[in-house]
Amino acid sequence: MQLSVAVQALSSLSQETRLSIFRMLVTAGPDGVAAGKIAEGLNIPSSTLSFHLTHLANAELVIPKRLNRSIIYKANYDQMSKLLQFLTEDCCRGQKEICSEVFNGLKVLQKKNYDNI
Amino acid sequence: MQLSVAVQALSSLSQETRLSIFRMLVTAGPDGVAAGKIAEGLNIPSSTLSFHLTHLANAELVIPKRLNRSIIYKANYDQMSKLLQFLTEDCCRGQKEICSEVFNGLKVLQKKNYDNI
DNA sequence: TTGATATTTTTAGAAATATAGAATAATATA
DNA sequence: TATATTATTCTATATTTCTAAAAATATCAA
Repeated sequence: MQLSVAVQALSSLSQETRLSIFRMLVTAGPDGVAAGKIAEGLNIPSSTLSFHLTHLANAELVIPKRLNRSIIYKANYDQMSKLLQFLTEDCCRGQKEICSEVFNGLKVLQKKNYDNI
Repeated sequence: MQLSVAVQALSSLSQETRLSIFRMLVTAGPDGVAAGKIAEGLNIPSSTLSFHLTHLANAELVIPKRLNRSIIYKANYDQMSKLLQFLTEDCCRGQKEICSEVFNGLKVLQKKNYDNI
């Protein structure tokens, strides 16, 4: 992952509403949550939500999919783990042994396909 | 770690200059880097650097310490790993087995004292 | 104490981001 | 086809953040 991509992902998660959305989606798992349900759960106007969902989708941290009238949003596990890996790789430079367990865990995480959870 | 604290940390890392500073400090390890050397390395004016260092210090991602005329900045490993843990905990809710290796790795990382690296 | 060095604080303008109402688009159903 | 539902885009406003020059502060050495 490039620095600029990491900045984009971090900047997406660095806002209270968006971090809350993301938490909700990761908690929800592979079924995802419809935009309307997210707005309801977090008690925010739909246009505000849409702004933040677009932000998260641009950073590829969430993936939208239309289902009838609703648009279902799911967390993107793969991008999430790549971001953690970027931060961890950086953290370990020169002191590899310190972070190796985290690093190995992330590799395992990335091998899993989200759809198989 | 509380949501608001995570947002503060993420927002600190979600800016290209600050993420670069942080990478430099983590790479440098426990010796840290003097503010002047950081400014030199990244080629930015001292006042701009100071603004970003204050931001990172407020988020407790870096720790300043005066050494004679210089101020040495070090990365704060502990806060870093707590942030990763916050994101990973969230990631694992409901699918504990997926992230458990990452999670265990972070626990190991947190037990290590930065000063002993 | 004067001068040199290292860094921060203050400041102000420019740029980017967030909020939410109103209008629009896509889909489903009577 | 007309209407209801779901969500996005457009728009304007408010707020925050970034940048860097200028001034202030802290340390040290001669």
